[in-house]
Amino acid sequence: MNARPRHAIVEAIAPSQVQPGCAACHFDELNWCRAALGGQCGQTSIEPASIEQASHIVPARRIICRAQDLHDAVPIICRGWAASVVTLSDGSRQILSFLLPGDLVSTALLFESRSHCLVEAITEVQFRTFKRSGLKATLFKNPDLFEKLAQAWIEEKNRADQFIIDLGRRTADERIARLILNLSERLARRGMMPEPTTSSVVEMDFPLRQHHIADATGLTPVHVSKVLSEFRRNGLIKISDRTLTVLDPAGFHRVAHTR
Amino acid sequence: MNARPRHAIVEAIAPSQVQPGCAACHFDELNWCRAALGGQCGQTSIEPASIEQASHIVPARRIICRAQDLHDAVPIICRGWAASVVTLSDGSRQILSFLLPGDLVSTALLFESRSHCLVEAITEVQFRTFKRSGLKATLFKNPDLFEKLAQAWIEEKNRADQFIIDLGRRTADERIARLILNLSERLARRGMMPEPTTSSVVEMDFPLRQHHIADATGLTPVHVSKVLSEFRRNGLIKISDRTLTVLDPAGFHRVAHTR
DNA sequence: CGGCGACTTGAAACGTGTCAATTAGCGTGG
DNA sequence: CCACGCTAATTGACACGTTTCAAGTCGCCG
Repeated sequence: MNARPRHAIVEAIAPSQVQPGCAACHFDELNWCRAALGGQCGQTSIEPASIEQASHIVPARRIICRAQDLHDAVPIICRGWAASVVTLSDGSRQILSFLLPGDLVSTALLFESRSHCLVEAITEVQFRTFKRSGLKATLFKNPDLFEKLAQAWIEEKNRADQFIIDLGRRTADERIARLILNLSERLARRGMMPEPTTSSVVEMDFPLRQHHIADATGLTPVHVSKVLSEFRRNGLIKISDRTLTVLDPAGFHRVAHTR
Repeated sequence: MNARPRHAIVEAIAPSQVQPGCAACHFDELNWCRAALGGQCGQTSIEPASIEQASHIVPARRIICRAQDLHDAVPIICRGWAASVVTLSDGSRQILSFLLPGDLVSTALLFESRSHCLVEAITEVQFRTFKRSGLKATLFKNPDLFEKLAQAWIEEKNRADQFIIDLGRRTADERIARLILNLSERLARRGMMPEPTTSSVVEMDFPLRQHHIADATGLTPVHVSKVLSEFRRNGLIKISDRTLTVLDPAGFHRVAHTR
């Protein structure tokens, strides 16, 4: 029961179907996804079947993983955008992080089975799940892999810390500008930014609704709209058709970093 | 050069000098501190000298570890309160977390040598440092220890996430009340709350200045003062002589959680 | 066509920040 | 012993940023 059939798979994914995000996927670096996809495993041989559990595709707005649920599977985003969300008793929501292709939903899930927050698809999302037990075993056999996981964990924590600073000490304009720039940097690192069109103008996929921005920045959707309008009026950015263009990168960075 | 003299020690600490925080110290659980202190090492034998590097005592307000500095030592708080602080270019500060006895300054320091933020003593602080290399080696030899480290890491991340929610979605009153309650819970878990005096009234050491509260909650010291005055006026709390008393726990929790 | 969700815009309300004046506490040095 | 300067905290008046409420547009889909 170790060699052949991978059945729990919801939608079959051909081994050759590597997503754009895979290029920068931590787990691709770790040879896990690639191994699970049937590619060569590098020096360390890992049996894919013992680790990969399933691959899923969910439509936008669907829940990927519920808060408080117990899972013995660890999900990794392969395609699309998602968000970790907490809902307060009064109905207001806070997005803790946006998940892009290549992201582990939460590194904490490697060591505990209970998710602390809801994970929600923003676009259509494809993700794979891996068996925690198999993943952990592999980790302990490979200090190199482990070291890379630690880096991912540290990065997750750094993003959280930056987020705290943004929410605690920055104005609405700064928060929104920084959110956009952070996302664009993360996309760029994954090789997911469209080719630069004209000099210095940055263009990116931007599937977020304004209420997502509001939930992430601790603002109201109304105010987000006003700030974005102001950005547009000042020729800093342009949004149309789920694509965001930074027309004046220098000026936009000034808004974002400023203070 | 491995066996005998531990010299880098700034102030000698007798092996028997176990601090109150040690009871709940993650590293005591892990048998490290206790091992380094000369106690028995449990089932897993660890050579203290290869791990402990030094013990230090610094006065209030002194810097324990600077941002961007490189260290091959990992500091753990043994006594007193400290804070991880980030200073922005405009001079405003954000406290990312308060460090209590038993806390690793940052679990990230186990895997990277660069600290991302300043760590500052609030009271007089005693801390020990341990060699990263030795600590990591020990970790890998002991899955049990490792599992506990993972728990500490997860808790650190959960606190950060809660912090994000507080800053993003809660009012000044809620933030301040929650900060106080969080600290009291953390102290209680360490057995560091003074004995309950009268029924239901909670009393705790509270060395924070109002500017610490302001830096942690993303508010101004002036506003913190107003909120605390209001709490006092409503008979919720009392602060005097670096001691905080929650006079009306039920009411105070209502203020904190409410919404 | 009607309905719905996403977004926009304006006016008013509210919470928090800023500025300024004042008090209390504390260690230092005359 | 008191005067001094320093930091921490308090309080009030006012300014500003953000929220709330409300009305309205636009595009999309049944």
